[in-house]
Amino acid sequence: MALAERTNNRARILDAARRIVEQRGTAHLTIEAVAAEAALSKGGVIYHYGSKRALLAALRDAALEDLSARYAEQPADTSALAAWLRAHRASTAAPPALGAAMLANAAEDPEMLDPLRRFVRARLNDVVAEAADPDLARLMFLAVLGWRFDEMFGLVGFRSEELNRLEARLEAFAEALGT
Amino acid sequence: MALAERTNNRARILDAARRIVEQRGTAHLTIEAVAAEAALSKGGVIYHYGSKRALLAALRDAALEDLSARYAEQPADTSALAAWLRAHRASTAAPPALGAAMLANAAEDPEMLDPLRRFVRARLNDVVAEAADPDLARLMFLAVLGWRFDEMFGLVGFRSEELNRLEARLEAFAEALGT
DNA sequence: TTAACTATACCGACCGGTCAGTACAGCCGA
DNA sequence: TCGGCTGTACTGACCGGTCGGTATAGTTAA
Repeated sequence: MALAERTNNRARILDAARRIVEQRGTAHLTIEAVAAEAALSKGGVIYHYGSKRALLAALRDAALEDLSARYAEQPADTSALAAWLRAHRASTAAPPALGAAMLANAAEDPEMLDPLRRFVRARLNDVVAEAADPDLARLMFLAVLGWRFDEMFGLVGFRSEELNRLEARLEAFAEALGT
Repeated sequence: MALAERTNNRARILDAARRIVEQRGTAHLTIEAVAAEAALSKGGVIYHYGSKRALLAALRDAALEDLSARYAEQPADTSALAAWLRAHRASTAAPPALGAAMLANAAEDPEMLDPLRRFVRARLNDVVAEAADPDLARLMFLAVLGWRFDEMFGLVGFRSEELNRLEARLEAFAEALGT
């Protein structure tokens, strides 16, 4: 295997895990299945992550760090609600997928979602703190969450032009909600 | 075991499965674990449901039928959005829990969520069809979904008085959205 | 040469499912 | 009314197979 491929194997393993969760469900997320999907051996997966639990945590942390980074990179004058929305928009469908990570971690041990809980609660606090109408802000925060979760389970499956309109609407609310 | 207890064992098995998913995660939802939680043997669980897959489907169908029934029992003059909201409110935290059923079915096979997808899409159609402002209606529909999902993962964990205010706000939107 | 990997073989635990058998309530013909 | 029969609701031992994890030998780029 060429160097360029080999040195990216850690990321490729995480991406393979994501695909298995999305296509087959967390019950089929086994170390051997991940190894096959990432085109390497079981030993290679264990070498990189040590255990299945550590692999799950890494999947979660990669997704959370991605979302967190996209949130942080919004311009300083962006409202918290707009930043929350744009961070999700930017990280959706781009690996590492938050949905697969949540499903896999919740399946193994519900407590493994704690880091995510802290992040979500902190962001809700941001949004509520700056809003002239806190309850409306909570509602819009929930709408963003609902969109993200809906995508995670493929429930409604909005078309992209619908999502664009919903996004514009949420941006308008974010604008109007500022103190 | 008395007759009254014995004849309810089918429901008790479903409730035991729900508790395991919520407390330990779907990875620990095994037939033996369900049997222990429901205080009977592995053979007893298989006797009632035939296979693990059938048990998962039964868990899903019970939750979906509960939600569907609560939606249908709303007065005829209720708006679709209000009915959607109230159906979720009424079925939340009451067994059979939709969240545990979704997690367990998605873990085993993502396609097992199809009946739920059909239901959600039908309800969204109802809501959009009767709304003067379809995009705002979609947003509120998503907010209800977001609240339900949030509860499923215990992310924000709103307090009941916050939920009451959010509910009132959603009811107001439902009122205003009517054609 | 050596550190960073990768592949293979294997172990013990656990899982889904099968199966023979048990318990018991209710029916039914003689 | 009583012996035999049937259906329902289990129990628990067991089997084949899979899983997470370990051990270790081999390979390769720098």
